[in-house]
Amino acid sequence: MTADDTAPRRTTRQREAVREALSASEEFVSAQSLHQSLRTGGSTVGLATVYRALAALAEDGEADALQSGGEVLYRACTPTHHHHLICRSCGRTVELEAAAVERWAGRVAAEHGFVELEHTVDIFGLCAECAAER
Amino acid sequence: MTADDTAPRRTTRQREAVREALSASEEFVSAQSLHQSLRTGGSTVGLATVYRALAALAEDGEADALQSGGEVLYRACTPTHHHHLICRSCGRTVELEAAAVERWAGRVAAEHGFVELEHTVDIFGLCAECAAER
DNA sequence: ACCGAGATTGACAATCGTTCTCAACAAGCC
DNA sequence: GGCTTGTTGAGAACGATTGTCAATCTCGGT
Ligand SMILES: [Zn+2]
Ligand SMILES: [Zn+2]
Ligand SMILES: [Zn+2]
Ligand SMILES: [Zn+2]
Repeated sequence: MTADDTAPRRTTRQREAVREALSASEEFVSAQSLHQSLRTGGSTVGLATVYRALAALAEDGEADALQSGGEVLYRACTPTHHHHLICRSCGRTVELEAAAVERWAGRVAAEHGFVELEHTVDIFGLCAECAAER
Repeated sequence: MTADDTAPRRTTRQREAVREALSASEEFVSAQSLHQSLRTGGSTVGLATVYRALAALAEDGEADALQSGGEVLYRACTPTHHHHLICRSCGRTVELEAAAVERWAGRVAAEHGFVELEHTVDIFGLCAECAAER
């Protein structure tokens, strides 16, 4: 039992290109826009491949994913668990750590007998700069 | 200025049907599934109308919306601000209030100069019952 | 360096949830 | 009862994502 889910992951030009393009962006980006960047940047990568690469990165914990406005956004993030404060105008992102919130989530879930927890904690707003431009 | 955004909202059979169907469900439901329930329940309501009605309810604060797995889910909720603890298997939902978390969100956002805040805080897991069935 | 098994790619079709269009309809008001 | 105007619904349109599958490429073994 305990199925051997080891996914033999090969290193390809495309995956590296996606990994780099993602790391190059400080903000959260969609698969579509990342694909565009790659294309205009000269790199030829299929859209489907970008989707697959991003999904793989997220699965391997090399990227964080969150859905906003109907689409999924990805970002190269610190490997440790954290949350985000995101500017909904320019995309600027701040990684947040809040042990207190983690504890709260675990405690309240336990109180109700829930297990196999997972949670989403994200704050959206306008950063100082974007707020000024108005 | 300060545009008069008063949206004259009429009372129609369809909207009432959606409101009722939503209230009848203790869990979060998608527009599609709610439409199905209504249909099989004899009520004839167009799918587009269900989408519109749910969006209106959410806008009026009569329902909470959250996106999970690519689709938007709705639930008739307490009118006061709160968050959710959701069983990802049976959908059972517990409303949570956490002033501490609210404060944390406001404080950390302010520290970074963010304004016009909004946040999502949801905990997913398996409720005691669903966890037992395994 | 050469092979071969099997993972990966990419152009395109197919899905899926959601929104748009617009003519027929109905709620609220005189 | 009429009128004004928000509302409805069937179907088309849309945008994001996933599936298809033959051609291609990676990598461990030789
Ligand atoms: Zn900004
Ligand atoms: Zn956390
Ligand atoms: Zn459950
Ligand atoms: Zn809150």
